Amino acid sequence: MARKHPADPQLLLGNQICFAVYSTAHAFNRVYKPLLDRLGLTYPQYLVMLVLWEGDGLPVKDIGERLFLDSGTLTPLLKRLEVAQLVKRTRNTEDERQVLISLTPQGQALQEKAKSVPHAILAASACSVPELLATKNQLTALRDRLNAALEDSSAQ
Amino acid sequence: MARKHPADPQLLLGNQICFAVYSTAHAFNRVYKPLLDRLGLTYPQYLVMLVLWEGDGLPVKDIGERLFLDSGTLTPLLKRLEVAQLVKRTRNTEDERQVLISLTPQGQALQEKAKSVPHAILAASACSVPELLATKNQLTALRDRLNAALEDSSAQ
DNA sequence: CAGCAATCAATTGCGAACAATTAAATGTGA
DNA sequence: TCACATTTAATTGTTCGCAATTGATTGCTG
Repeated sequence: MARKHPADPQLLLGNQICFAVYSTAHAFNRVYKPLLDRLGLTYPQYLVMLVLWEGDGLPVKDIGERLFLDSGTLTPLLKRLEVAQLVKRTRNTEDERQVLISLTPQGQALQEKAKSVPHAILAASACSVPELLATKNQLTALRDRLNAALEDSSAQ
Repeated sequence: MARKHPADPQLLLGNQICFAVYSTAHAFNRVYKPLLDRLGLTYPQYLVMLVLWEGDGLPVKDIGERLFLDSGTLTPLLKRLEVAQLVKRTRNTEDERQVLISLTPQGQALQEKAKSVPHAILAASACSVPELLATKNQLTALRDRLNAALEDSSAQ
């Protein structure tokens, strides 16, 4: 069976930067899972909590801009956080279109339990801080260029 | 409202590198989308096709190992590719537990149309090939260490 | 060879992720 | 002011991604 097909090097899985990013994201997710299970959070929920721990009372849109997510993702996610009593969702009285997200006391308290997470991630990555820093900077630069390319193509 | 909470910058790197990977993966996905729409594929489906174009007639498990995905993800995805007449799914007569995935003529023909995709991605990334290569290698090394850490922790 | 463990795919249930649409509130220009 | 565009969330429908379970096949061990 197992037919071979002529290989265009650019179409080889191992040569694709995107697959490296994609598979690394999943690997991170799997490392985070047991850590976040103890907090009762998924990874995207954890990201939202990180944003709120930096300063809450934000409209959904602001959270979305920070995380590159839209309301179709955030609305149900935030409702789950509300059910878990970690956040409150209230209409902005000055602009009834906005829903402001703020932390409950439980949501604030969870920050303490979350403090051990980044260290555990660093340990699992088994990588020096400068090296990780370099990779992080390359990736954010790449992401910003990709998003810029999207802006351009959707502009007209 | 908008309370500020103090944060340790060094410790946050674990969070930051992961978010960089996570958000870059989504940015890539959004860039791929219009390109893959023309092929009638989603990004994960495209990955499966990349594997099969390198050599088909593989059991589901082998595809999963290449892509770090399990049958819960692959089974429905492969059924959609079958409905789209890009692949065939047949039980292995020598081991009836396995389902072998092979390309249909249409599936093979699609490789030709896919050849323009990597170049478009390269353009959107607005990045030199050696630079991308370096980032890719760092990421795959990081991914492999993360997966190794998972192996260790699940071993006992 | 009989019983039992291991392997493999499929299934179920839940939580993202996003496109496309809807609905309400706000802002703007004639 | 009134019509109309813009902004903001929510909703709907499709596809991933994974944990946990199921069912069938195979392999192994006594």
